[in-house]
Amino acid sequence: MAETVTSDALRDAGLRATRQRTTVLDALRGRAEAITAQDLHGELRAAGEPVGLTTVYRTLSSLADAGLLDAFPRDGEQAFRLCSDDHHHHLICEACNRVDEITAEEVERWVDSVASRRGFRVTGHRADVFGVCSDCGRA
Amino acid sequence: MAETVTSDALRDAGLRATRQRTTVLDALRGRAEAITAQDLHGELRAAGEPVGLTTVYRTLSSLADAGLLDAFPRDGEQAFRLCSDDHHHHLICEACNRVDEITAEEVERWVDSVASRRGFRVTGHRADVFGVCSDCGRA
DNA sequence: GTTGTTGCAAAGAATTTGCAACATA
DNA sequence: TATGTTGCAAATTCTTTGCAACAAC
Repeated sequence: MAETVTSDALRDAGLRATRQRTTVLDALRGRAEAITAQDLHGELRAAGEPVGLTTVYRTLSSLADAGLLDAFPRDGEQAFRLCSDDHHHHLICEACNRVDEITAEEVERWVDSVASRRGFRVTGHRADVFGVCSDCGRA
Repeated sequence: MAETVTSDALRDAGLRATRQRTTVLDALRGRAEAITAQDLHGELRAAGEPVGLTTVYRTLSSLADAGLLDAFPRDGEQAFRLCSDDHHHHLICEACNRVDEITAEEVERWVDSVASRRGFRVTGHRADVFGVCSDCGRA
């Protein structure tokens, strides 16, 4: 398969490939943990890749709208993480904020059956598991 | 079964039964929709039951801590709703904010199996379905 | 009477918006 | 060059805190 080029991913999302957006998206690549706009801004600044806080907010929001990121409410903040295209669920480590994606046929079946039983038209669902990942639990 | 008296419920939660807290908890009873602190404050004020906004925030927070309320992130806000004692999931109507509780053995089993397969120590999980309830869909 | 509670005003914190300078296509 | 983007400062919005008056037990 072809390497996913950051600038192409941005253009696919209908966004111009600016230095700032490329920086943000690259910073998200290969990261297992979800991160907030504030934290990411701090990291970029520390790494000498200055991007305005406003731009970080706007970029994360655009990428999430485009379906490239999942958003996780954490305290009063939104944390973001790159995600796959298809529907999935999450295993969220509360110690390191690592997020693993999982697919779950049984959950999809459950959603369908509950909804049809109740005359509920489903627009979405979320099934996330919180806890401590094996790495953190080992400590 | 005994009627649940509001003041008793408050005392069970370790809170003094003040007029304000009784008012808030009573306003939550029999309500199918989740409501935010701001909205509830406005409603109480309109109903001539003045309770300070700060107190509404504090009361909702205490009740949620005591396990009497479920919290739902909605846009940038927290919405609350009375909930049952035992573990459950939700069917959330995005049109009227109504929340129905559902139990789901299959979800519990799924959580256990995923966690054990991955060496993940579970502290909690959440499985909510979003959509439009039968009442709203009929409109 | 003690101790927890209220509510105002002020502080805090996350996020959004206006707008002029600027970069991308 | 035309249009989208940036980033600062300022504004918004939700939520929390300090503190003196007050109410529950």
